[in-house]
Amino acid sequence: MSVPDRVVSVVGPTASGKSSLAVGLAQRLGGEIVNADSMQLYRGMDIGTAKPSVEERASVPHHLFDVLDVTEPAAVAEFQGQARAAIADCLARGATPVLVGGSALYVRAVVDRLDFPGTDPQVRDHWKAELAARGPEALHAELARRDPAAAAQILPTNDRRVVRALEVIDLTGEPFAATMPAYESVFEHLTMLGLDVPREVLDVRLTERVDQMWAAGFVDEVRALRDAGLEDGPTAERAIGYQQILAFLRGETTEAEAREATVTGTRKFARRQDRLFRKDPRIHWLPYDAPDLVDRALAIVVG
RNA sequence: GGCCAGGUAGCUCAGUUGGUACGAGCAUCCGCCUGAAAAGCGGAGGGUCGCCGGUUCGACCCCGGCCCUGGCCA
Repeated sequence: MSVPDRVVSVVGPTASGKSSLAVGLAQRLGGEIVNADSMQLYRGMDIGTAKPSVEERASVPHHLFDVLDVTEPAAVAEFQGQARAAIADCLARGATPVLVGGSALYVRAVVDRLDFPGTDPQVRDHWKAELAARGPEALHAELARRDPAAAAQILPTNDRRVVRALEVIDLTGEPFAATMPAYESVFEHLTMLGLDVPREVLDVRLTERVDQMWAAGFVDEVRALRDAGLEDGPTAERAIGYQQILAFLRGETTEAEAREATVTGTRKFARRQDRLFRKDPRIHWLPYDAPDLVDRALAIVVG
């Protein structure tokens, strides 16, 4: 009944109830939570990321929350190593790791055979400068010369991917893998669970959630983080809600506009997450509102 | 009651001196994503141009009437 190297993952769009299902599962399995949410990595981003409450985090061990300062960049490759280490650590102690989060790439980076080729700020800056000097078309043409296959996969208008591809080619001397790998897990006994929420229901929940965030002092949280350097980091300041409130604090929009934009931004994000996770054939979908949700999830995990 | 402005895509609006609406932004739906994935890039659907009648070979654009919205005046 107890599989020594069992790994569980809980995914789904934002506001689908991942955290509470994960905690429920961890309690029943003797497990521990490993975060796979790119924004919950940041210290101080609590209200706006709907980070698990203090009580929830006290009930079972939680890993990889609050590990970054808002001024630091987040990077999948680094996260991949930390998350895999956390999982290995849980398994070594006989605990079942429960990987939870809505950042699809982060989940796949942990669970799939995905290797990141490294990075070099100087090389990247060089190509960024080339982009600025020569323009996106010319840079894409350059990529087409060096790596026709990658160029065919990457649209000329997608500056970021073109730059990264050239960076990787410089670094490795090999072609850039411009497509995502197959859905093949690195873990022998992995169970992926997805929370299924009808869109109409999700839209209502998202709106309510943003209302709750505002009532809980979201604006004050952002103001404090801004004073702590939120605008100096490349990643955290782009989080939904945070970027809108920062714009409001700069006087660029009204608070009402910031709030409205947070709702629509969150909705857009949730749809993107949902579409992304739906493609993963490994995921077992469960209705978010099933009264016996944890039991059903458990049944699938224990199988 | 009178005058003025306006009624065009779900929303906010562009537009045609009368010849099948180049529409735009946002929203919606979908695709891509390998060191910013709460980020980035792309595609698609959607309109009997307020209603009725007239003029015309032809009207969303002209004329008449009506309805609705906003403002001003009584």
